[in-house]
Amino acid sequence: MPTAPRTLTARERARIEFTRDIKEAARRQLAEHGPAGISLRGVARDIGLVSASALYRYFPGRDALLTALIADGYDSLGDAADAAAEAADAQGHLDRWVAVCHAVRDWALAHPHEYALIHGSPVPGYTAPEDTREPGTRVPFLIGGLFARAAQDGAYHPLDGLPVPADAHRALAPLLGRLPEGIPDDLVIAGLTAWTYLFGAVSFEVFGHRAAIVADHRAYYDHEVRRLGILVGLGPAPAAGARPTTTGAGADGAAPPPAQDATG
Amino acid sequence: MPTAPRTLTARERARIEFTRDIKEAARRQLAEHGPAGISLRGVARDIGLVSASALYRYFPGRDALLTALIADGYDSLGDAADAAAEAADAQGHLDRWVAVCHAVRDWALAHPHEYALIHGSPVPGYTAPEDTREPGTRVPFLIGGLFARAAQDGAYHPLDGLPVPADAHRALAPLLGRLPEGIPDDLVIAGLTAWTYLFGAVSFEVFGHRAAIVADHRAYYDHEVRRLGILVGLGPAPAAGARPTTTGAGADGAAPPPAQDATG
DNA sequence: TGTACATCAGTGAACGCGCGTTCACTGATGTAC
DNA sequence: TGTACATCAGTGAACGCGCGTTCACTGATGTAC
Repeated sequence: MPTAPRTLTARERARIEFTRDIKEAARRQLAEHGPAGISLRGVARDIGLVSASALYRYFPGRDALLTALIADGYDSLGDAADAAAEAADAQGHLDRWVAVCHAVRDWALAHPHEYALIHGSPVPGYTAPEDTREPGTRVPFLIGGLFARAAQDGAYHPLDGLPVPADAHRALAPLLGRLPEGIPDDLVIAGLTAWTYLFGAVSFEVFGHRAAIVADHRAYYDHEVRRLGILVGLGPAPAAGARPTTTGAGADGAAPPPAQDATG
Repeated sequence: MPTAPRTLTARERARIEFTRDIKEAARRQLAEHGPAGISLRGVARDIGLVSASALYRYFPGRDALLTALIADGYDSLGDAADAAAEAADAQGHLDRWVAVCHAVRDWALAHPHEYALIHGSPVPGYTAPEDTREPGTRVPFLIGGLFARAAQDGAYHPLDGLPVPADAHRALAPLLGRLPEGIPDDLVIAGLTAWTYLFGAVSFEVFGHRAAIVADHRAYYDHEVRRLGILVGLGPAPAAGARPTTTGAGADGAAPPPAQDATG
């Protein structure tokens, strides 16, 4: 419980500001030299400190600074996603999903190095402490809530009828143990699939794997996440009795050629 | 065109072997200290060289060594995926897709640091030269071929009927320009979606984002990629007239509650 | 409002470490005759 | 098969650089009376 918000002394205000300055400088270092290249000496130089050792008054070491950056990154991303979801509150579930997707992508493009820090390769020699766990769950929980709300509104219509095998159900035990009871497996999986796809697409773009493939990244992204949202159940209901009877085991039977619905 | 395969001199054989040793040592460095931590001095120590400068006989510098590692990584992953596709050649398209997915995941788990090198955050201060472009396209092209073959066999049945908007079509110009003509947009997008999801799922697992969510990663992965394969068109055909009439713009109309097909 | 003391912020030197790259060199291997 | 020369592999010293962290210290700010 925080102490009563009494007036801060000049020293305390300076400390807060300076801590912020240090993190900003560290983010600049991150952008220039990557996570492994964040150096206390470099940060000290950047903010005009004569000696790097002064930083030890604010952070116990390099790793603590990295931890702060990771936690801040998750929170910043979480704020952006929450704001987008709230702004799209009056829209349909599919559009709200797309809005959240754009918010995540926009944030990632605006902060590519922070994005890489939280969703890229783990930093070698560094293991994230507990402080970074909780903020890292904000976006997936937001998406999960979005699917739960769609289901409550009767607006969740997954296009496949694939049953969830027993081992896949068991595999989800850690997650299911933290969720309220009664959520059907396929709904949980729909949320996980959406979350996975969202970050797969953003990572591909931010990390350059689509550079030679897509010209207008935003336009393609808008389409792909909308399409995925429909596939995993946020679209309108299929016609009655339309649900395909999938078996889940490679039963690619002969069938008429697919109708072509692509335009040019 | 390579010269005729005349007998190699002892020196030439030694050179080939030593080049391999150097790359192996560099991979060990990569695993221990990350891409930014690969050091020529460390490599030299590892393979028993007295002076690091000897490495300059084999690689013009640190970055060239990194480039070799990236190209090797893509090729090793490509080989694994190709082998899996070939081994599953007699199976259905969906099962072949799942087999390729497992091959990619298995490779990534066996070589997590190489995976991070090619599919994780870009290495700061390093820009990949052309040599790494082509091997990087092997898996996506394999997946694309898999979808093309399914379509040819009349076994491609996408579950959504979403039309591809004009701007999304235009966004794909760079890719469409490299593919044979006549491939429908939705088939191209199905392949891209599958490719994106595959690496999204593997990255989440390898980078630890699912540690607190999934217990049996393999079981869940098997289910999720099979489910995705069905959603994007590798499953059996839906019943006639079953295709939902999606509009593509958040039209979440009221609808009966979803049928529950999840099992426990 | 004024003084005495405690706390905190930042300094600067030092320790011990690592790095990429260059260069002139010795000695071994390969090749042309 | 034997010799003379060219090529290549690896050495070791050196250049100039950067790093995290510790420690005793000076001077400023805050607090209790």
